[in-house]
Amino acid sequence: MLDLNYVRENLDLVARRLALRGPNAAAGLDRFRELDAERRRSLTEVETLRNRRNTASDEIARLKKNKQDASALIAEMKQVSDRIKELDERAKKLDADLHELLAGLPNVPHQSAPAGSTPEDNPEVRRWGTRPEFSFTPKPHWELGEALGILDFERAAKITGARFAVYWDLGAKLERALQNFMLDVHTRQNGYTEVLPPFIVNSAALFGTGQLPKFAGDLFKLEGHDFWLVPTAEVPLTNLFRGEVLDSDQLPIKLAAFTPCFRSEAGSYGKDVRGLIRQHQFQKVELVKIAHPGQSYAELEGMTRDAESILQKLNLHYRVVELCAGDLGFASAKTYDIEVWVPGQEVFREISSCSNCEAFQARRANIRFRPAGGRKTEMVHTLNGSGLAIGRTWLAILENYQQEDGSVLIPEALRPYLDGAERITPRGRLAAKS
RNA sequence: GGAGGAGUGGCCGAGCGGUUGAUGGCGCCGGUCUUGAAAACCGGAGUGGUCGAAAGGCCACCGGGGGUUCGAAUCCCUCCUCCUCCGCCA
Repeated sequence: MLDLNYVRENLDLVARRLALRGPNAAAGLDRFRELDAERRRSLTEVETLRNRRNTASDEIARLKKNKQDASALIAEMKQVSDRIKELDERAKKLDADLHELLAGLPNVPHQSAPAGSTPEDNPEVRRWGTRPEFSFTPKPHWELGEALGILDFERAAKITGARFAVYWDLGAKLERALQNFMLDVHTRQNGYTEVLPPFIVNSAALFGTGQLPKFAGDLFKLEGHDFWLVPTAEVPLTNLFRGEVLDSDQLPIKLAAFTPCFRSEAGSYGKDVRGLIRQHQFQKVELVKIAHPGQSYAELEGMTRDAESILQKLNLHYRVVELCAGDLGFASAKTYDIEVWVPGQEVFREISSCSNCEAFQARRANIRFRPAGGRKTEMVHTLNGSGLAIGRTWLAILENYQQEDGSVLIPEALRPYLDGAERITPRGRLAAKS
C-alpha cells in the first residue's frame, strides 16, 4: 500500500509512475482528491460533535454530583449522539473507500525500472555458464521423467487432477535432495535463518503481502474457514513480523524456508500444459529479508546473488533479467528474474524472482523499526526471492544433464544428498517397487 | 468437539458506568548530586488520525467487531487468542 500522505502530496508523480506499469495501474486514482477531501471534511465534522459530547458529558457528571438537574443537557446530547452515529457511518464509509482505493494500487516502480510492458522488454543484466552441447536432440523433461519411471502425471490426475505430479523413487529423492541442499547453502553459507512456517495462512496475512484482496482468484481457500493455502512462503515469513516494532540492530533479518506452494493458475488454461513448469502445487525454498530502508537495494543485489549461488553449484546455465515496469509484480518496486536454460525447449525459464517491495508490504502489515538514535518509528523494507523453485530446478537438471541413453547424470553437488548416486537410470516403468 | 478461566501501555499489574490515556512497580530517556558510577531525588516519555505556518488543539485506541447509555477499559452480544479439565488424535 502506498503512503496516504505521500500520495496526497505527490499525486501527479504517483499517477505518472504507476502509468509505467500499464494503462490500468492507476485506475481509481482520479477519484483520490475528491474522496480524500470529503473524508477529511466528514471526519472534522464528526470529531467536532464528539468534542461537544465529551465536554457535555463532563458537565453532566458535575451536575449530577452536585445533585443538580441535568435532564435538559441529557436530552440535547441524545440528539447529538444520534447525529454522531449518522455522520460516523458516513465517515467510516469514506475512510473504507479511500483505504480500498489505496489498497488496490500497485507499488510505484523504482526509478531504475526499465520501460516496457512485456517480458520481451526485460533487459538482460548478466549471464552465467554456457549452454550444454548435445550430440543428439535433447528431450523435454516430461518424456525423460516418464521414461525413467520417476515422474507420473497420469496417476496424479487420477488421485487429484490436472496440473499435479507424482514423483517416484529417485525422482522423489531428487526433490528432497534439492530441498536440503538449498536450505543448507542458504543457512550455512549465505547467512539465512531456517524457518518452518504453517502452509496455511489467514486473510490478514495475505492482505499484508498484497495477495488480497485483489488476487483472491489465484489462491486456494479452505471451505468454512478463514484459511488459505500458501501461494509462496513469502506470505508466512513476511507476516511473521506483522504489527511489530523491530529494533534497528535486528536488521537485516534474513529468513529461508521450504514450503509447498499452491496456486489456482486461474486464467492460465492452455499455457505450459505439459510437464512441471506450471503446477497447482510445487515446492520452493524461499528467501525473505526485512531490511533497513537505506540498505534494501544492496540487500536485493545480495539476495539475487544468493539465489544464483544455487545454480552455480549445480552448474546450470542461466541469465538474470531485470523486470520492466509493465512486468513488475503488484507489490514490487524492483525485481530481478533468474532464468535457467531449458534445452528440451531451447528457452530460458524463470526459476527465481527476487524483489524489493520497499515499504509497500510493511505499510499493509504494519512492520516498523525504531531507528538507532531516533524515537520515531519507520516502516521497514521487505524483500523476497526464490532460492529456488525446486520443481523447475528438478526439470532443469533432467534436461541439462540428460544422456543419449536416456539416463540423467546427477550434479556432483547433489550426490552427497543421494547416497552418492551418480546417475538416474530407468526403473520399472511406473510400477511401485515392493 | 464439550465445560470453565483469562486477555489493560516495552514488561508485570490495579481499575464502584462519569477529569482514567488510564494508579502502582520494573525497565527506558533527561536532569540534580558524584572524579565517575551506583543509590537517592526531580522530571519526561504510547500509537494512529485530523486541524494548524508553527506553537499547540481536537478525535480515536484497554484482544477484534457490534450493542446498551447523555457518557463504556468497566454492562450485554459475537468472534479471535491463550490457560485448565474432559473427549479425540499423530
